Amino acid sequence: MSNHAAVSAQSDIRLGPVSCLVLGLIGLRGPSTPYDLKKAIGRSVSYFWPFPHSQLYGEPERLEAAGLLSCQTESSGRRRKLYKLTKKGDAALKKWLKTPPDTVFEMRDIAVLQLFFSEFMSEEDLVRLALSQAKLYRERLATYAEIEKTYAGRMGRNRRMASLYLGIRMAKACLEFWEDIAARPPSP
Amino acid sequence: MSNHAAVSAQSDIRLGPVSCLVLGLIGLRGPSTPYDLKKAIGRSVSYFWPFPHSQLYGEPERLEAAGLLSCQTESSGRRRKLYKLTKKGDAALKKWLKTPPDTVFEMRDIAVLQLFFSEFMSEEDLVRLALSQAKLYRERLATYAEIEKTYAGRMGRNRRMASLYLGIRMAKACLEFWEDIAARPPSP
DNA sequence: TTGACATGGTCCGATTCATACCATACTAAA
DNA sequence: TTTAGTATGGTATGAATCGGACCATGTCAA
Repeated sequence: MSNHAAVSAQSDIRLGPVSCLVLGLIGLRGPSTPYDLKKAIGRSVSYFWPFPHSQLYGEPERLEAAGLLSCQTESSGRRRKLYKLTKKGDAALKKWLKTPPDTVFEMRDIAVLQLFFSEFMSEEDLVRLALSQAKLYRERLATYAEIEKTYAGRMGRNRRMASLYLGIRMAKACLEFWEDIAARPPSP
Repeated sequence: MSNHAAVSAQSDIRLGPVSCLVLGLIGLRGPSTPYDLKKAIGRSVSYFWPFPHSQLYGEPERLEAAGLLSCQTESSGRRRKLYKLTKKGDAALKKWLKTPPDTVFEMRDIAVLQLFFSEFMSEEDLVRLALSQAKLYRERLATYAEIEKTYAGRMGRNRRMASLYLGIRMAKACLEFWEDIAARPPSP
């Protein structure tokens, strides 16, 4: 990704999407520990911006160093750090949100990559691929359905849920796509 | 991405998606220079597996070191390297193609990320975002249409084109999505 | 003959990745 | 009351990827 919409704080730190994601999440949830974020992310944001949890520990530190988050270490019980937005962090988040990106979605899909090279594949293997993908999408749609139930009806009319809604539409499109391939495998 | 479908050559080199992509492309096109690949990629593969061209120079080298590609340097005129698949490379490619990935598509979308955090945004800014995204998708669909024209009708029935077809469907879904948001902005 | 443009390639610091591992608390059976 | 299992919380790190700036060579037109 080119660096669309990268916003720089006064202190010159570079704010990538991951930084903004952390900022935004803390903004939505209020003061949070990295582990809180890790849990919160699992079935929401990570569907349209995947990244490993280890970044949830390093990134806030950077942000704190830049004065966008403040951190208070809890001494009782397990050691853990509670981060909250500073004025500056709040401003940076809002500034970022005011800058529409000049890019569209990016997708990475190994199965589609294989399809692209499927001239080297037997029809049988191609069908196997399509079937296995279809199965995975059915599973994913099932977990989406779970989530959807929780928000019955408000999906799509609520801003935060709208994001997930797009994910569902995409997954549906993919499911249809692979089912079609499985049913009528295109010739090489 | 977890390392689904990473295939390891006899020589123990790790083959990520990018490696397989290079292998596959050379398989499809025959002997190629990095620059050939760069050009070839522009309007096809990079839509479902984006990466910077600089990798097209480093990756083949790794692959050559592992014996999957052979390289012959052209001496006349501009210096350039012509890579071709070795037996071993061909086998690795086919092996990879026989292993369906256990993951589905991944999407990264900054605009959707912003939408997710749009509780901190005015309705006006949200509409601006939606409009700007819709415009970008219209442009992308236009370039897809160009490509589609070249393959009139065979789109979707030909394996390689099927991959692109999915990209188009996704882009259409996104366009509708953002147009809908622009027309009826959801409440926070 | 020069200088603009397309072609072809390299480099490198900064991010981001996957993943394995460490550590602390809680709980419930032995 | 040990202990062993499980969930919680966190760290470390080498490798892969990223974006882009920049270099170099050829070609063609004025």
